[in-house]
Amino acid sequence: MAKNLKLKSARAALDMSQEELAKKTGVTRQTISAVENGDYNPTINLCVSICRALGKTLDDLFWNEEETK
Amino acid sequence: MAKNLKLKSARAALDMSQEELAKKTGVTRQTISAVENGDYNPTINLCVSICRALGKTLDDLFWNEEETK
DNA sequence: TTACTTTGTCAAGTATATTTTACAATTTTC
DNA sequence: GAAAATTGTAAAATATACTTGACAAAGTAA
Repeated sequence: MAKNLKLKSARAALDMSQEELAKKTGVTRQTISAVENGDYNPTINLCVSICRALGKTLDDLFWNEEETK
Repeated sequence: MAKNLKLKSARAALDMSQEELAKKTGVTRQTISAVENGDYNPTINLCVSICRALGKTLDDLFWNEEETK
C-alpha cells in the first residue's frame, strides 16, 4: 500500500506530533505511524477520528481520484 | 452504531442487490448486510471499494457532517 | 398458493487491525 | 556536541473484521 502523504502533511500543517494525534484519536502512536506509512488498512471509524482531529474530511485524506481501477 | 441509510439508498438507486455489490467489492453478502446495518466498523479499503462500485465518494456514503462530537 | 429472490442473523472459524513493550535512527533544541 | 523529542520498526498478544455455512422471514412474481 502507498504512503498517505495527505495525512502526513495535514498533520504537519497543524504542527502536531504523531503522539498528539494518537491521543486525540484514541489509538496508539504506532497505529498512526502505520497508517501514514501505508502499512495497513485502518477502520473507517479510525479514519473519521483522524479527519475530525485534523479538521479534514474523508475525501480530503483517504480518497484518491486517480486510482479508478 | 447507526445504520448506513446513505449506502442502502445508493445501492437501491442502482437496483443492485447486496449480493451483486458483494461480488463487485470482493466481500461476502453478509459483510455488506452488516455494514448497511451498522453492525460493525469496516476497513477503509472496503469502504472505498463500495464507493467505486456505486459511483460515490467516501464523503457521500461514510461522512456525517452533524456528528461533530 | 407455490417458487424464487432478497435480506437478516447466528455460530464457529480465519485473517488482520490494533496494542504493548521495547529499541534504534533521526530530527530538533540547547 | 549533547539532550530531548519525534519517528520507524519489530515481536508477541488481543480485539475484531470478515468468511463460511446455514436457516428463517419477508418480498416479488408465476
